[in-house]
Amino acid sequence: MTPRSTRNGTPADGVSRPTAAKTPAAHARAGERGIPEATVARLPVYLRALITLAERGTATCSSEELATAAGVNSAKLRKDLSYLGSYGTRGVGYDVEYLRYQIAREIGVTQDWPVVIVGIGNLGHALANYSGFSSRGFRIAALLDADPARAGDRVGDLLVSDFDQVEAVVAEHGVAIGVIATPAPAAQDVCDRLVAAGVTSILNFAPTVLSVPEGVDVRKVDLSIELQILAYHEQRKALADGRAVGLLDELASDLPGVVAR
Amino acid sequence: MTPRSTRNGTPADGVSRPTAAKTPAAHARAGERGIPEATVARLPVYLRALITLAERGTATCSSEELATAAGVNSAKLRKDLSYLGSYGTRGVGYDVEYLRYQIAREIGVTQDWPVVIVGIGNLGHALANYSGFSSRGFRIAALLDADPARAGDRVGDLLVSDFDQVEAVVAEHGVAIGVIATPAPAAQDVCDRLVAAGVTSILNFAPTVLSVPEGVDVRKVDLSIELQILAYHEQRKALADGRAVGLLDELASDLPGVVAR
DNA sequence: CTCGGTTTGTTCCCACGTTCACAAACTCCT
DNA sequence: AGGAGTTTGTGAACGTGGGAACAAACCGAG
Repeated sequence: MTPRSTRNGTPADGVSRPTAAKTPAAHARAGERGIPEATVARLPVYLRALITLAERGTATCSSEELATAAGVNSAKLRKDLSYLGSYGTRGVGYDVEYLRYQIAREIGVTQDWPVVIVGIGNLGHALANYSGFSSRGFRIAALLDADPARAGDRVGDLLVSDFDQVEAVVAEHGVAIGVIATPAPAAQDVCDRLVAAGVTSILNFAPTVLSVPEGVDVRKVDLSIELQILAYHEQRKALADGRAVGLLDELASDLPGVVAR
Repeated sequence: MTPRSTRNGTPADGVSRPTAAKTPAAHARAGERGIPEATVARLPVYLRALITLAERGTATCSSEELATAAGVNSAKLRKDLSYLGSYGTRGVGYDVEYLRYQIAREIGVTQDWPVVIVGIGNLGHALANYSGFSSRGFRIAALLDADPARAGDRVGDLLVSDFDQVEAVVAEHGVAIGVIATPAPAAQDVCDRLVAAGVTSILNFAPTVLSVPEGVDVRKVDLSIELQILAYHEQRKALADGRAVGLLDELASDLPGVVAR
């Protein structure tokens, strides 16, 4: 096996982080201020809910209101926020604008993060045009594609450059986050190049398990996996509807010689 | 509030299911055969790894091999598979083709699921062209868009229909799964129409919390949230590098009157 | 048939995450 | 000023998930 660790594979929450801690060193470092992964994953949701509330002119809100806006339990919300500090006022609630800033600061989106997108096919186009990028603390530093035919294409107000520019772009803009939207076979090579160039966080849309060195974070977004999870539950619903049929199956599978429908 | 429950919001694993059970009824039903959510989320990953192995001509594989191919721990893999039954042979491993079928059956992708995609913008185009659809147990029954200007557009070998066709399409094809790729403001209305038409599973790409009635599953895919999670970790890495700076900040925040950089 | 080597299936234990429930703290009204 | 009503922050209980470790089962050689 290569020296890089193959710690990937979507441990239930879709993140490749080894549940916050793996090495003792990492554990100690995480303990410094440690916010649980599950909470980190919800902070952006709260942030969005707060922005919506702010746009509506709401100045203050209770944990209950914010929780329903974010689609979570109010107890969970309060516990999550308590990891950041005591930003609420008992008997009153939270100041929307203040909390919004505190969460944004904690996540790190008060500054702008330069991002490169690799693979400007259908999905790459969609990502490049996604307005949520610029409005939420991210700036597209470059669009890259290995296909020379695509180089020079205009997408939004950006030009597609050749993937060979990756080192130059990453160095020039100080890019730390890369988005991979290439076909699956190219993903690992692109990933290696990105990491070598200095990228330490990767969002992977290609349906492949990526191997990365220690210290590099990978998150995976996979349409087909999401659909399959839905299909599983859908199938169970269908079986539950025709309950007798389901029981028949179960029975049959216990009796050798009986063929399940 | 509407009568529909607002159980949404990405509980760490991105699924809106109330962690397998909420109502007592649902609990009892889940207990019938209960596969843990975390395991269900990994089955598609195993399935993909098995397909890759099969394409390479591998007839048999150990849990160790399959685990590394899927990017997980071998103990976890074995435990996951054990929920489905005993499909391996001790001292030998797993028959690739056999296990592949068993997992596909368990997930429910041995049959084809008809799917509708609503919102044929940049993202909708990308989804419609995604080859992983047809090859993995899903079939696009229709592309729908509320914008009359888009109706009649050709995407791949499908035509875009008006969203008003939703009831007809769902009824005709028996669609159970809907994909929402509209702008955020339209998402809830689209969702309501889909559910009313009979859709019971929704994959939501719009950056909004959807409210759905009991019994409808929602999974959310949100680019900007994924990026923000990466940004958080990236920020922590940066702080850890310049450790002295981090400590300075911490100190400053404890001393009133000292302005943090 | 027996024995050594291999690999699965499972048990046990620990850590993490969620939820409940309640004390502490704040506002407002009298 | 005091008390009633709210709402936060948190401690404790509970459930779920992950990983190590091991017994059971299988294969092949002798």
